[in-house]
Amino acid sequence: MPELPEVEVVRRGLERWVGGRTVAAVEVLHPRAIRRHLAGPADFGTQLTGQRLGAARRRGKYLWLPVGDGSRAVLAHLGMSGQLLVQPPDAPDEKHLRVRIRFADTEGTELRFVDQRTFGGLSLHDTVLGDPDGLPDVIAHIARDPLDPAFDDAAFHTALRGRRTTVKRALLDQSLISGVGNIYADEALWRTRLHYERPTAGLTRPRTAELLTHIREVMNEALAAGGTSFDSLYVNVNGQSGYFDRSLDAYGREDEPCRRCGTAIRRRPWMNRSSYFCPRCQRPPRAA
DNA sequence: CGTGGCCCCTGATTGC
DNA sequence: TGCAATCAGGGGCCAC
Repeated sequence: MPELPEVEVVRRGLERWVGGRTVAAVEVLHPRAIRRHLAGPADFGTQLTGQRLGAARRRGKYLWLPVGDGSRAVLAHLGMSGQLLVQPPDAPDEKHLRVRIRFADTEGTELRFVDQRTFGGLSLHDTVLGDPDGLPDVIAHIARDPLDPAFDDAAFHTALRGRRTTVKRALLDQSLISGVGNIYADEALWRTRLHYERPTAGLTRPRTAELLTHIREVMNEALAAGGTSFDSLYVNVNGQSGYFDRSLDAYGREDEPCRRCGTAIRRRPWMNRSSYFCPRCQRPPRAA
C-alpha cells in the first residue's frame, strides 16, 4: 500500500523524471480516475496539453505538480492501489492503466497512472494564492504531515486535547495530522505503548511528544527501506515495500509474539478495518 | 460544526 | 470444485 514514505519516493521519482517537461497529449482510459476534476476528463486533457510541469510537491499522501506559472497544479492521490509509472511508450499497457500523459520532448518516456481499485485519481486545480508551496485549493484543509519542517508540535497537542475522540481516530484525521494511515498508526501506537482507544483529552504534552517521535521514526525507517527497493525506470514501487514489511511490530501480526513482552498480538475490528495491538503493553482505557 | 458511520472499487483469500 | 462472503483501506460525504 502506498503510505507516506512510498508517496515521498514517488514524489522524488516525479521530480527526477517528469519535472520541467511539457505535456503533448493526455489519454484518459477510465473516467473514474479523473472524477475530482469536475469539468470532466476531456477538459482535463485540454487544459493540460501544452503546459509545462514543475517540480513535484507532497503533503501527507497527496502529490501535486505545478502547471505553467504555478497558478494551477495537477493533483494526484494514489488511494489504495495507485501507481505513477514512467514508462517507454512501447511498453505494453498495464491491465489497470487509467491515464497516459505523453510529453513534447525526445526523452522517450511517458507518465502512466495505473490503479486497480480506482480509489485514487488525478485532477487539475487552482492553487492557493500566495502559498509558497503552490498548494492546490482543494487540499487546503489537509494538515501538514509530521515530516514537514513546518509541522507545529505544540499546536498539534492543543488540537488533540480539544477533540473528544480516541487517539487512533485522531491520527487518521487529516485535518489534524496528515500522512498517517492504518499501518503507521498501529506501529506508532505500539511503540508509544498507547491503546488505540485512549481518549485524546487525557494525553499529556510529553505523551504527545513521544507519540510524534515514534510516528516520525517509523516513517523515516520505512522511507529508508522503501527507497532501496525500486528500479530507476519506475517512478515508484508496486506498493509492497517488502523490506519494510519485515520491520512491522504490530500491524498484520495477529497471534504472533509482541517483540517487547512476548504476549500474542491481537487484532480487533475497528471502523471497517483492523487494529493490531499488544494487550499487555497497550492497556485499554478504563471503561467510562 | 464535530463526530462517526457508510460507501466507492477490484482481486486475493477463505469458508462452506 | 465452485461460488459467495470477507477483507484490504483512504477519504469524501452525510446524518445526527
